[in-house]
Amino acid sequence: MSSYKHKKVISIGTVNELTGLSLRQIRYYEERQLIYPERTKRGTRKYSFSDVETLLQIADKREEGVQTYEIRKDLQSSNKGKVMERMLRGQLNAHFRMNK
Amino acid sequence: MSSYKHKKVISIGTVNELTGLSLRQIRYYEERQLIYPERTKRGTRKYSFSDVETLLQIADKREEGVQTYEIRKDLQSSNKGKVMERMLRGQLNAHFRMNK
DNA sequence: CGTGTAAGGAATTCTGACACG
DNA sequence: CGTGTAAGGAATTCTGACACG
Repeated sequence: MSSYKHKKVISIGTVNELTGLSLRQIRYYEERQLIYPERTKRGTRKYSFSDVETLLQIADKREEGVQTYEIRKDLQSSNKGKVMERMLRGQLNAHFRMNK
Repeated sequence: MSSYKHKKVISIGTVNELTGLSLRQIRYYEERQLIYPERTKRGTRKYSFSDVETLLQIADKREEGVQTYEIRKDLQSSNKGKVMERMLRGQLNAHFRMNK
């Protein structure tokens, strides 16, 4: 769950190299609530590989002309999908355990 | 293979927080060839999660008083072990595919 | 709305070296 | 051998703002 993929350890300069997005863009997408980096005590942003993937998706959408507001909704619903899936899986597991 | 675990994206300050080792120690273990961070164009070191794990192992060994030279040998042989295992696995797979 | 840029300050990282032991 | 530290420079990151559109 709190695996390498979700650990916030990458600084914004590296995210820039990984995604090709400008620092300005990366910060702006945070302002628009598309991503949620963590902050070190001193205030520098730290991103996860998961954030990098999301940014790559955002870049694609933006190229298609989709606005950040729409992209946010998409990201949220796809996340909701994952949560639902996880919950269902949990239910199924419980079910089959009972019938064993 | 070139997964999140091995991607070199973590700066030394973050490695310090993750491992508790001082910057001096982290750099020194590189000098002694226990770890191999990459360098950005400008020269700052970048580490992978794998490097962080190795550093944690190094810290344990050092507490036991093991010298860096010994630790390096241990790390190399454990790596050799992994490579051998992988090669064997490949051979086994090939074997069973043939008998199918 | 989304992104570029110049501005000034604060923290980061780098290297080579001296120190202790 | 392994690690601390002070030293000076170079690059990073941050925020708030003006600009364009």
